[in-house]
Amino acid sequence: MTDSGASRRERKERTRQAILDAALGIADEQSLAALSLRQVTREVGIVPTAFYRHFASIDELGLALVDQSFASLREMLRDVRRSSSELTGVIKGSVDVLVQHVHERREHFRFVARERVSGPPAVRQAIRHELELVERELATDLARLPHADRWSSDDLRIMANLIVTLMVSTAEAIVAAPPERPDVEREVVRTAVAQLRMVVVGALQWESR
Amino acid sequence: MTDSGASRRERKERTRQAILDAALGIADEQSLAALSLRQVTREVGIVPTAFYRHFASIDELGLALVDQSFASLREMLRDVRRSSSELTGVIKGSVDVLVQHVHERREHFRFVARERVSGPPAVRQAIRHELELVERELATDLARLPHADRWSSDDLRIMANLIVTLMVSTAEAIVAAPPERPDVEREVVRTAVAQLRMVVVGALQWESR
DNA sequence: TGTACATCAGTGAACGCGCGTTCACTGATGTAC
DNA sequence: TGTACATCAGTGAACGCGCGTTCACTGATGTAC
Repeated sequence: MTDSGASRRERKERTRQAILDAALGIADEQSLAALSLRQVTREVGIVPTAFYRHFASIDELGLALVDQSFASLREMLRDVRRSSSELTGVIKGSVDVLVQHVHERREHFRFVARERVSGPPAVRQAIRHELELVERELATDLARLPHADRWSSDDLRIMANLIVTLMVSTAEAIVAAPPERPDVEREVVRTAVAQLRMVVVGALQWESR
Repeated sequence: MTDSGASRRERKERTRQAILDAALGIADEQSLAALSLRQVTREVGIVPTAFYRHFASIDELGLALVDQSFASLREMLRDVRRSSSELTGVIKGSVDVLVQHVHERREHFRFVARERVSGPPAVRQAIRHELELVERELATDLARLPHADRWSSDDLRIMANLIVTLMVSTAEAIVAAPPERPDVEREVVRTAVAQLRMVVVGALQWESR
């Protein structure tokens, strides 16, 4: 051990985080289901059996990754809220914040995008739950908008769901775009902004139906 | 062999299809990446090595599954087009056709939904390509609508992409809903219909911007 | 401050298992004459 | 129609490999006195 000077607790926590980072890096190229304990420990530089000092199973590791990934996502949402209080266009601003966060935490977003549909049931459920929370928060935000009285709470839920679906799909597209093709990404962003505008136009017109 | 009477060719084709069916059934519960050749051949009732008489690798099997799954999807799109020429609401009609097909070919839709984001690169790319084709076809359909002259070809592309995204997301939600909860599915359908209406309202208003 | 003991993160050997792939084979079906 | 040979879908033994998990262990860190 070269990191002498740290307490036993600190070292353990550091190893735990190294395991999480390694798993995230490996899951970037293959799914969590195909992730092996030995692969992870090899990457970290510990013996396979040491894994059990930190997690009871790969599934438990997966849930911890969901937690960390959604910490990123919630951080992003805070930024979106902050940006939308400024004067710049709310839609463009929100998408820009999304893009920026996807870049900064690319691995987290890739992980969530993938495991959302293909992960172990417990992981899938955890992600679905987190997205529902986001959706409900967004519905609350929408209810505070100037013309919100034209929308029923059901309308709000439906709009929030639509916007979250669009954002998830946009994040997926960014994450799937090859890094050497910034033009593809720019196109994805342009499309997302136009689509959100279209949805907003539809929502504002909604009462007249 | 009990299926005597068939030609060697016919028997081989039957085995090939049995392999595809078995793989699809297994991939319903776990991802293609985690699918083992031995698992599949065990299910079919042949010896592992016989697999190579039909496919060079699991990846090749995956691509064949994509082909068959998209045959289902294209069949669905034909039905959507047919239904929309009738007088019933185009939107409700299209969503109903989607739901019906997802039920009839549940395994195909589950497969596509999962492998779209988590499959082997070749499979992911094949699915992305197919979805792009669907998108382009939809854009062409939209261009034939009564008031289409208010939309640029870029607008059409963006709308088609938005609608396909929504439909994919809806199919994912239906496929993820537990079969014993028809109420969840009904809610998904109701939401999808409302969202599509909202999008259409936005699109029709689009020119005024 | 010094000592004796407890804790526990990480070690290393060992296990049984399912995997993909090789290879030489078998015997029913197909084909040429 | 009958015969002799070719084809080839499926067989079965064997291989080396990476896997998760068990177990008794080590030795540095922490704690009680």
